[in-house]
Amino acid sequence: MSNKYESIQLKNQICFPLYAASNMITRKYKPFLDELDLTYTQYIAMMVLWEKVQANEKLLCEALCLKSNTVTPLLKKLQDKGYIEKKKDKGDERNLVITLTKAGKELRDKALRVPECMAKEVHITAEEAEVLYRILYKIIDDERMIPYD
Amino acid sequence: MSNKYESIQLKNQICFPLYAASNMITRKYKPFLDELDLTYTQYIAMMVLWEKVQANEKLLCEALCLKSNTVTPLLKKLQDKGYIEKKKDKGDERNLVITLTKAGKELRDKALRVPECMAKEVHITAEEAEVLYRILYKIIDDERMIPYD
DNA sequence: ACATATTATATCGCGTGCGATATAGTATTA
DNA sequence: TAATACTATATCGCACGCGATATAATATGT
Repeated sequence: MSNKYESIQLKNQICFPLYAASNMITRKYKPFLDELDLTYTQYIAMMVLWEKVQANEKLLCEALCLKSNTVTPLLKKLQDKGYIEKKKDKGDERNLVITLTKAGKELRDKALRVPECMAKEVHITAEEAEVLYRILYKIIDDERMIPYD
Repeated sequence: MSNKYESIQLKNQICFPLYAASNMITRKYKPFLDELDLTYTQYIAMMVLWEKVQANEKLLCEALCLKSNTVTPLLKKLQDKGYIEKKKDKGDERNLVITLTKAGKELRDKALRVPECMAKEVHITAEEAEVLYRILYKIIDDERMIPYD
């Protein structure tokens, strides 16, 4: 049974279920997020903005573990939808001060529905969710604060 | 401390670490997969083909939890790179029989290096990997064999 | 047999995600 | 203060990943 190629069998990868589950969850969000006129990535960006009230692009990149080449067009779309505004920081003109519009702030209450709906879609126990959460953050945090390079 | 909006704080989502960790892992694979001239998605597709030897597009879609609109162009790229060949099935002309070329078969041995390199990149214990694996597959399998609709 | 349904694959348009690179503004340092 | 380094944001091109839809081949039902 044991063979040379076991290590590159799909069923022996940890990366694949991570990838597949992530795709699946994003797909499940879609119908609920459609009602807010948000994509999944736009939704998690709005989460950060709802909490911070004011932010810049760098903060968003770090919070979402994304690069500027993903976040720049994302912010453009949120602006086009009328949820955010971008201004240059008076103190440091490189900085992009991002603020929520009235519509952007109002969206927060509508969004409260989303986690309720999603809870019914993903069938894992509270304990499993906690364990999952802890291990995933171990992977993320390990990478986030890379000291070398 | 407890507020109305806790449920839509980024730190309280299970979807986000899943999404971020998946992105990160894919990013970590890149330098190793570059040596095989494969992207991450092409890599997991090749894993299936190395095992099955012969397959069709539908089988790949199911194995990778992807839709034909992702897999069709993927296969075109693998064909352009000379790793696979596509022919119509004589018995059922709708079927696309996918076979590995010589180069595609040879790539398998080069790929053995990849999991070794990746093991050094992701710092979780064997137990954590096992738990993660089990929970993620619970999410995936729950979705895969959806009976209604 | 023939209209209808089903199946496998393909196409279209959009929004990511990324590495690489460019640009503009600020800080540093000689 | 003038060259240099650094920082925040933006641009480019490529490869997904998706819902919606199209097309061609096979299966089904009357």
